[in-house]
Amino acid sequence: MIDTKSKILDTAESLFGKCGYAATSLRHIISEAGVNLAAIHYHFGSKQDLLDQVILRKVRPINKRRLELLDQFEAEAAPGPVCIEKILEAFIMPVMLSDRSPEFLKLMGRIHAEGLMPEIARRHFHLMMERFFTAIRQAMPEMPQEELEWNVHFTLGAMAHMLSVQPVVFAESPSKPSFKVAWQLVAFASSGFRAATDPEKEIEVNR
Amino acid sequence: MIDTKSKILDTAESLFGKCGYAATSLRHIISEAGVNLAAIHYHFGSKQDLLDQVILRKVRPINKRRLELLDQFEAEAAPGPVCIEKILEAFIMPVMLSDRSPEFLKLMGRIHAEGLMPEIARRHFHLMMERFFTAIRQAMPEMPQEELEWNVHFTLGAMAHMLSVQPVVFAESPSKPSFKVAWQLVAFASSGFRAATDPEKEIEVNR
DNA sequence: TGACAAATCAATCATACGTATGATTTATAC
DNA sequence: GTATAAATCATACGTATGATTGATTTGTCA
Repeated sequence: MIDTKSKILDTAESLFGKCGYAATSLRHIISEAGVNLAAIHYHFGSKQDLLDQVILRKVRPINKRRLELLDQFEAEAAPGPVCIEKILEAFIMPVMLSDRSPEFLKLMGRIHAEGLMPEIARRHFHLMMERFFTAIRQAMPEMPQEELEWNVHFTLGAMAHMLSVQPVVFAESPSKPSFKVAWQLVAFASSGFRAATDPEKEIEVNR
Repeated sequence: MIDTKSKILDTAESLFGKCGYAATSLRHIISEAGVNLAAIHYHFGSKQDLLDQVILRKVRPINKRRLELLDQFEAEAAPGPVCIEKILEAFIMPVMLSDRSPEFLKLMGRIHAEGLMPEIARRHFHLMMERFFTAIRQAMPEMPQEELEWNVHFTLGAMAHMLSVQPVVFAESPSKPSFKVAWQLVAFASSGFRAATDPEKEIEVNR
């Protein structure tokens, strides 16, 4: 029998991913996990702290792998900068390994989507973001800072959405996110980063 | 003095966008709008119906404009298919006009993100999605269906995230979404659609 | 075995939620 | 000006929420 703490973490991960953070109650969690309500506050402290632990448990090894890959790619590319494809590969692909738990992938997408990620990221893995941001800046030194930041946002959004997609969205729905899909995203976003933006395109669309 | 119904719609739009649907209470709305609690159920019927109305009020003209543009581009391109750049332009750019209300842009992003959009879309603008999906399929006839669907997801995710970005995400944050940024997204996603995916890239990343 | 800490438990706290009701006010039409 | 409908109001319903308490069980080491 697994210990209570793990059961809470597993169930919270699943429900936060399925329903979102705000829409998931502690009672929903404990009834599914078969534990006592007070156990959550005993082992964690608050709903917010529980969320932090749920995320950190899985994200820490992911970020570790991300930085390892970035280190490796930087070493291989030295003294030049790493190309954007490799940077995005190092950022995106490690998310998919997370011990084959699709529950967690959904959660990652949700948290991004609910706007809770910036806060958690700032508290817990600000350094990693900075490293990747710097790498991207070096990979695309000619791109204006603002344009670059927006491309990062586009990529984060695409990734979050990939992770949180429900099985049925359109009539014929795509499969669950997989390594193949993640590679497709790497290609998609890399190509997006390399897209030339037309500075003349400031025209209105209305009327 | 604006009528109660509009005040509710405006405030709900703003708060749903800022805090998300689940995290926004009706009391939060009425206190900000300065109206009575019962007014919501009188003019709408439920929180869910309020959300539907908030969305439909703004999305209907957007979808109208989307279809107009797609019609126009299809006429111009006839008898050939419309290129992916034009299709995405027709889909993305009309979102930005919504009478210059950044509140609503955030809401659109949120709703996508909270996973409420598929349900609303299925109920209210399924046709429009079908038309664009068909157009995309014709623009990229050689692309496998599944790959194509995922690219659509990537684009929706990038758009949703663009719309819902908070002013402060990184240390130096990008500006609010604008026409310029939307054009950048059109370029980003178009380029992504055209990216060649390497079918050999099925290799693992772990260990 | 006995002492002490770690963990679990049922029960309850105050508050907030979406919804509903019935009275009251305001506007519209005759 | 009175009747009828539309709109707003204060109030309350029943339930759910996150959090806390103090008693009780379980495990650990002397």
